Amino acid sequence: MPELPEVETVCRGLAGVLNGRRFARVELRRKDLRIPFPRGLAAALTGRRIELIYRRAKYVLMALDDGNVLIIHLGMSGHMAIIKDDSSPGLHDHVIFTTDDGTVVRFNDPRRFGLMTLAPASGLDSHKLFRHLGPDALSDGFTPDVLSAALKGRKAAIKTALLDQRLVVGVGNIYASESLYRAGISPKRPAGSITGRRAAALVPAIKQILNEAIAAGGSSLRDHVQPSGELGYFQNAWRVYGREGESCACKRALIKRIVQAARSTFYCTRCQT
DNA sequence: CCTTGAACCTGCGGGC
DNA sequence: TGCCCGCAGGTTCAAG
Repeated sequence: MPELPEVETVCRGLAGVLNGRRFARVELRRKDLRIPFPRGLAAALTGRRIELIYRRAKYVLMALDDGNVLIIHLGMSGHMAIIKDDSSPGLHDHVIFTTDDGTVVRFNDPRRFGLMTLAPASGLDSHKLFRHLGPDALSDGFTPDVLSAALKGRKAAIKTALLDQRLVVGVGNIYASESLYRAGISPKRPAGSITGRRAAALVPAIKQILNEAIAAGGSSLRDHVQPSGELGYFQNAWRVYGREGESCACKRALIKRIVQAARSTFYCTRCQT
């Protein structure tokens, strides 16, 4: 589920109900996700006021009134649900937040590749989880020059390189394929060859794709945060991802699926060179 | 430093 | 119906 647009959507959805509220109760229903919860996490959060909810890379961050930041990653299968009925928690509802106005939010993650931890807001950029990260794909700091400089000398395929969060942050497996399609670049092209006009095409393609997905997510946000909420709102906009064997819009080739670095890549052999 | 492959974990759909 | 396999939006770590 969660690539950058989905995480951004989750942040905006949570901000609507949690900003300015206090955690009245935090229930950890197991002791870990991908990594252990820090000792005393529930107690540390209880009573704290949420000052700001924002995104860094694919992390949801909640700045608290004691100078700490709650760091949440949704992994592959995580999602946040704002509970509006009296349903019981399910098997994979691992953390349940209740605020001072009675709002209940559940963190659900079947595969448990997500994580939740706490760190001081000061120096967050040098935190182990963040210090290696490159520029956010949507930031002004992500430019064609910056991208080609980061890719210089790299022989790995551009599709694989785009998933390396040290080079650029926020491009996941779906939008890597979609961005390369929009930019007309073969996913197999050596990363170091993305310079000049190719870099000039790829950077705006990435930004456009991500912004369009955020816009689509924003419009279906209420559905997304329902208990039964499943995503998929941007799937109709995918031009190549998940479309192996279908005709490309160019009508001159079928969309092909290959495996790169153990991840699926989809592309058009005609449109992308 | 770069690159690749495996690992973490559960669920689902397809083929037999 | 049931079983086995491959596959899934991310990240990290070890090894070459």
